[in-house]
Amino acid sequence: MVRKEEREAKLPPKSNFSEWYHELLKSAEIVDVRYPVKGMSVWYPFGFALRSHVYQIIKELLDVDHYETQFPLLIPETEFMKEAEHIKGFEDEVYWVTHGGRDPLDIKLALRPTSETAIYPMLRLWIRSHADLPLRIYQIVNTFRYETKHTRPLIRLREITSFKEAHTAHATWEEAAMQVEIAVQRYIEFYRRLAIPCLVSKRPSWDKFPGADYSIALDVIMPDGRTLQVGTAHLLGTNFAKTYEITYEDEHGEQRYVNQTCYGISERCIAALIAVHGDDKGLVLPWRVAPVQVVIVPIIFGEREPIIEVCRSIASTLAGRNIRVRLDDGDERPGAKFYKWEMRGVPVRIEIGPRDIKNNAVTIVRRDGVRKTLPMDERLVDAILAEAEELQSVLYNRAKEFMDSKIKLVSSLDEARSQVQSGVARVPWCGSVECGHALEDQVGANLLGEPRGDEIPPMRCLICGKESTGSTYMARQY
RNA sequence: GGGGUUGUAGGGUAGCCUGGUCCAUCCUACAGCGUUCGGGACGCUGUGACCUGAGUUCGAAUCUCAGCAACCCCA
Repeated sequence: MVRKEEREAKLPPKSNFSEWYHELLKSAEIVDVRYPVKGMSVWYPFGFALRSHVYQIIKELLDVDHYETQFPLLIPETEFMKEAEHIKGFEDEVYWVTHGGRDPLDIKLALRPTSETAIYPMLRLWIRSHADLPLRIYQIVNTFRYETKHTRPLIRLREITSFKEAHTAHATWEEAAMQVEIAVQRYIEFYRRLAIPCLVSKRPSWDKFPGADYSIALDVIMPDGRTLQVGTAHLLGTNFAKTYEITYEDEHGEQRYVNQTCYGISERCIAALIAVHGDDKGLVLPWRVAPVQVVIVPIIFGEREPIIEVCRSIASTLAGRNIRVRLDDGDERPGAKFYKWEMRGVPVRIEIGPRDIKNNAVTIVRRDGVRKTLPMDERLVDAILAEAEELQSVLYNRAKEFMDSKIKLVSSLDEARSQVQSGVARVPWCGSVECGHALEDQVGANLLGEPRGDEIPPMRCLICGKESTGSTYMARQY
């Protein structure tokens, strides 16, 4: 009896989020954390396939008006050290290459912690006239940061393996600001396709990107109520343009500085995907990004071949419609296969046994638990695609409901302190830097920033007591 | 940044103090064969390890030093 319970408790319950997360990364074969360098882990092939499908969405969203490109990993110290504020933000986290073979380098090379200082010297050469603007490029690369805090797979890494960073240049500050807005909308859409709702807020001035005028961030509320920053968009204005002398000649023949933006998403989006949708049985993946979208499990009684034959035929029909289908004809028992593919988040399972063949039907089970019998004929593929779509909205609605339940408008410091223990507090705030710092100190959580769009009724700032319609999200952050 | 604990097969443990008796052991691991198969099957036969490096020693999983890594606590 004990043995059976142990077997079923392979994954800790999701309510124990930290252990659940780590165990799931291994059991579902996302990343292997055993690589012997702190803060660096290995993508399993299954995890990498998931990564590829997710990043394909970002690419589609950006390729409309961005060009993909690739810049070098190494940045000469002389370029890296040009922008004072930017350096201050990153210098404690930079890995340096100091030698070539046995010879010390004359000029040290930084492993990019982000690529502004690699890209902008080149933009100076690329941009000559107003006809070159706007310029929008992005790259998906690894970046390195010598994190001193506790590292966490996919969340806080020393090598970020999948940093999608976009960089744009515009004629005016207003155009650049508009681009930031467009970027935020694209990111919201990206997460919507992953069935993940986000909080969007303007980061407080002391938490903006080093060298930016302002930063907009997207946060996801994790199962334990802490938030994960999963995307940022920064308005750089002319700060970097002045440092790197990126100018264009306008219609009147005058040289002007470009106005820039940059915005990024990392593999934290995979962490969010796992954390938001996963359950006690493992991953739950939206159809669009699932490495295996349909698994077929044959139920064999007596003769094997006739059943396998039907399975093969259905598999090839599905594959013919570009569905990522896997026929699991291994010799494990069906139950073991069910658990295995549920762990990997497969959205739709098809079971085919003698009973189904006799009824000319198949049994399907959706990853959210819905079980149906579908006719085994030419309508099958469309019926499955319809289930996939329904699963998508079930996932989004479930996630949205959870997120909303974790946010609460508070009217006292005590209430804020207690709310951030398990969720996000929306806190009345006059907007001043002093009151902001005081809030962080007294509540014991960080300011995410002003929620965009909707205002609260006038309330008193919890620190200075001034009446204001301003507010901020506060949360404990990953 | 400071302190502590730990590192044994795919995973979990014992052994370490007191060096040799060690072919250690369990499993949800792996391989082969057979019987099975509508929610984690069973039998049999096998496989596989002492974190890395240096030192002490006739002899090191065990002792010493260094490195790397993990976990915990404090700032």
